[in-house]
Amino acid sequence: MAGGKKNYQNTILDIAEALKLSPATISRALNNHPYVKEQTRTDVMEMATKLGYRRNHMASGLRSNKTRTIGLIIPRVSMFFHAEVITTIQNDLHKHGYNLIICQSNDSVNMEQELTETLYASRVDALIAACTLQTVDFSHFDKFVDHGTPVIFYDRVPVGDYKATFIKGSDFQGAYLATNHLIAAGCKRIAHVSGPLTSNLYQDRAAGFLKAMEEHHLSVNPEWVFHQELTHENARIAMQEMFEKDIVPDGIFADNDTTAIAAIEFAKEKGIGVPDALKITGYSNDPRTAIITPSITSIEQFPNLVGTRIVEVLMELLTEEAEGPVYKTEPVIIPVELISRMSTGVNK
Amino acid sequence: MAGGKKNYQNTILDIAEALKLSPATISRALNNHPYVKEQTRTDVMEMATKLGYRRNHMASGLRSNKTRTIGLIIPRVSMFFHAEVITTIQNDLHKHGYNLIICQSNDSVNMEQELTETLYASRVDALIAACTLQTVDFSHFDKFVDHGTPVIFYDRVPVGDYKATFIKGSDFQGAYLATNHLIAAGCKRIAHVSGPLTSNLYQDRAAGFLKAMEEHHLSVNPEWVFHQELTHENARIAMQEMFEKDIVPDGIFADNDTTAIAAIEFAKEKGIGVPDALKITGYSNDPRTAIITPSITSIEQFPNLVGTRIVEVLMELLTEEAEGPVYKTEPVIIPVELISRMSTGVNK
DNA sequence: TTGTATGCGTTATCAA
DNA sequence: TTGATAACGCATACAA
Repeated sequence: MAGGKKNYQNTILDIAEALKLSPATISRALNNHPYVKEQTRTDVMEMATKLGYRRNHMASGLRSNKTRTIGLIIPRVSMFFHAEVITTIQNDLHKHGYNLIICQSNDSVNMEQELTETLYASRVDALIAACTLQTVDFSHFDKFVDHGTPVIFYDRVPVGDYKATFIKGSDFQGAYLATNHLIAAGCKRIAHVSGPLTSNLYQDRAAGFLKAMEEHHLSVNPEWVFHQELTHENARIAMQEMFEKDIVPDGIFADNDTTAIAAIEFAKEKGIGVPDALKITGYSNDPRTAIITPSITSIEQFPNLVGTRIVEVLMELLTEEAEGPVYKTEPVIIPVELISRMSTGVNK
Repeated sequence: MAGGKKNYQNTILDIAEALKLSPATISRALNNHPYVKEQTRTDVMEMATKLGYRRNHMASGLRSNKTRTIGLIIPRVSMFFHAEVITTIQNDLHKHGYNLIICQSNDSVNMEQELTETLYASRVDALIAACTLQTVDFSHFDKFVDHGTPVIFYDRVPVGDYKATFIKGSDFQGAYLATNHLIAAGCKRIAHVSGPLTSNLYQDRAAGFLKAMEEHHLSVNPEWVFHQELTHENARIAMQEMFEKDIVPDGIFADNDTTAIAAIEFAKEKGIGVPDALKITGYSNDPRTAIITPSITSIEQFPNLVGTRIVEVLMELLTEEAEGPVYKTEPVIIPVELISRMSTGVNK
């Protein structure tokens, strides 16, 4: 428990004085510099512990121009996919001796901009970002790029050219799989409840959906295609619009699991049998999809793999550092997999 | 998009030179110091923008001994309750001009210790922590306390005396409410599937459970009381043990929602009717409890309120600063509320 | 209202 | 292998 004088912090000068060594030697010992006598190093370590010395990151960062800290910006930590990704990133970075500053943009472009300022002010060694769905202008990331600080985008990445590294799931493939799965299960009239086309995610998924439909010569009813924020409420409205007409869908490809859940709930209320009269697929394989009745077929995005790859690529970029380009020119694509459940009647 | 020379960063000296002013004036202008001519301030701001100046947090923090950064340690961001709390904390801190560094302990005491070192090295202005369930020794927080840095514990807090501020839900009350609810619904043989007694959470809830049972002269079967990590697997094992006997419970007070969900699933598999033959309550009001069939009665902990109060208290501690004690002697208690659902048959 | 001078704690450069 | 010294970028006490 507490005790002792307040506010004074021991520094390397205190260690130096106690050991009759120079501060430079203390610094070297503490940083595993090769040119330090083993005995000296041991002495320093002991005295550091004894005095309760703790490095001041600000001082060392200021001098060395390295912080061993990585910044992360995500829309929300509460989304299952993102929560898993950041857990992996933090654990993997920790193994490499790096720290992580996690920041939430709350899906606000303004907040995202402010956070880039904050993280730049902290002079993070690299930045990892999953952008807002509304982020179409990425110029607030320029300061990092211009300064030679690696930037890695994942999940929601800039559309078009940008001097950063991209790591993303195969959204085209995921949509293609989901749509084909519905078709194979017998669906002929398939709706696509998707997110805003400002995001690469939904552009790619729309393409995957269309490809599968075309290949099976199924027509796409424009009244059954939605591009809007993927909230529970929006999903309900979409369902209502579709099911108050004479001709209704027999399959719904929902672009996130919240939407799929809303669809299931709507069907239950209206007495529409799932999967008999209506088949539904979600996206992301959120744990809720396995719990609800009927359970929901969804697309697994392997968040842990995404996190691992991000750190792998980051470490490469951070060690290369040989003034080469601080980004990968080719995007890293993470595979996806369809998890079949009750809502499409194909599996238990 | 990118462009321009790499690695050079404009400093206040560059602004000073461009404006033929002294660095001190620039610093004052940038920090809203009162003694700066309005025109000068405007000029400085303009030039700062023009030169793409961005403050170096490390330099200013080193000099001023303030970082305007708060550290946060939690077991996992993926738990619904914690995700909500940190979102609120970050948003509220942002309004006060503070930044938040979020760190996960992964429920590992070792990691928690390391994270305190990291955050101390970053010289955060205050620390917020929800401890591991296994944290019984809190001495790794001493360095903050000794240094006069405010520490706020929430949710999982030290048992006993410690020179820090405590903010917690009323766990006794929550357990008391849940148990009484089961009793009012007609349960006579109630099981308590709870977490490790090393944590204040489960100590308090055990007491609330016992109080309610006693008041209604119901006996507690020790074979139906579990204190173990609250995982899905452990919950299944507990259910199996209880339901392979001749006499089985007719009510289960589960101390988290994952456990309640596992109980529901077990009951479904075994053909035990919920809520007719068995009534179940969870804890935390995780969104999953509303989605599963039957929906699960649970205890709402008002995470947003917890987050708001944390920041309120923190701001008080940070502004007092008048060398008074940097903690509240009385714990702040956040109320709880029972949300009645299908699993206890009392509400829809 | 502004300028001068100094130091925060550490690491890098150079010399020994 | 170690030491002396400067410098990182900024904020502040004091002087003007």
